[in-house]
Amino acid sequence: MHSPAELATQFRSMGRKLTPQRQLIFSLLHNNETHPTAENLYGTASAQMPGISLRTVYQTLNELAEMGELQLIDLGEGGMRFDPNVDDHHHAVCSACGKIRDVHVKGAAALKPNDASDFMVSDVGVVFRGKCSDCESRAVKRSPVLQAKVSKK
Amino acid sequence: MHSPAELATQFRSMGRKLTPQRQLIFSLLHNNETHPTAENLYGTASAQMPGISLRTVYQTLNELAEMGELQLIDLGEGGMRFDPNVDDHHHAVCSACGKIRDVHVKGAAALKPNDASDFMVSDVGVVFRGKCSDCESRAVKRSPVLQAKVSKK
DNA sequence: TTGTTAGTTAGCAAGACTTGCAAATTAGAA
DNA sequence: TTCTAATTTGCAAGTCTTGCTAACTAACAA
Repeated sequence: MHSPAELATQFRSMGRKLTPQRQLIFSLLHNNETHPTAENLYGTASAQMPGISLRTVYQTLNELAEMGELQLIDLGEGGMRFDPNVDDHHHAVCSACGKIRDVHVKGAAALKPNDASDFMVSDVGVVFRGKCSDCESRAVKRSPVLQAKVSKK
Repeated sequence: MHSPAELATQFRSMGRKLTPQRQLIFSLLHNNETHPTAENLYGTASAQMPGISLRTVYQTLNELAEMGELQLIDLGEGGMRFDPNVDDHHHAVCSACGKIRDVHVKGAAALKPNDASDFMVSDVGVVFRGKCSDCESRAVKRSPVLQAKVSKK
């Protein structure tokens, strides 16, 4: 994603207005690697600007996505995630804490369907599921009973 | 997924009952490569058994998934897909018609995050997006105007 | 500074998908 | 045939996201 200042220029040059709500959302997304949901952003936005509406957060996120400034990620956890990193990258999801992490994968672009030579691939996405180091180290320190509690969805 | 007959035995041995609804759903899923949604299955099931409820379809699908007989796929198109193929495989999604196809990917299991050596990978999923051969050949035959219509979501 | 206006926002309703709940029904065993 | 626990239904409700519209305001011109 471009910087808030660049986005400001970009929005205006498209005939869009630079509202305080948009500026706030730009800044919250800048360098944000948490892969927030709309609700997450709404939460932090509300703290800084009481009264901002969830509707506006969704709207701005969709605009940014249309402009190619955000990548939309749906990992099937009931809720879209927004990723300001639009580089060619993939994701690692911790099954314990749910955190998502951007990862690069050597050779991913070269993958192709083994048995579907007639399929014209335009994009490849890789998702790793497993445990992040935090949850892994936590797991070995805890009793099996507690582990069960944690991993219960 | 096991055959309907095997599932019948399996269900009974777990103290579960073999209802006509379940038998129908087993048969609809057997060798089904269409990656149907619950609604899809409900549609075809209703044709053969008017009165069956969508709730029952969901229930049975969830039971089969818990038993490891189905793979749940969420490709972010608003609705879970159910795949009776539980082999180690991946998916190719046509961005024009939405069809999903099972594909095998050589080297997928060996992939690992380049820059997250501390992440314990337990599963890797690959999704190809692009055009299936049907949509590809259709695209070259049609005018740009019609193409736009088709690709419009 | 003020006026004008097209673009925005907020709030609520509604739509899509899935699950919780309780009453009525039924498969399977005695 | 009878009994009972499992199942099915139908509906309500929950989650996430978008449609709609009145009120508001950023941006521009005079």
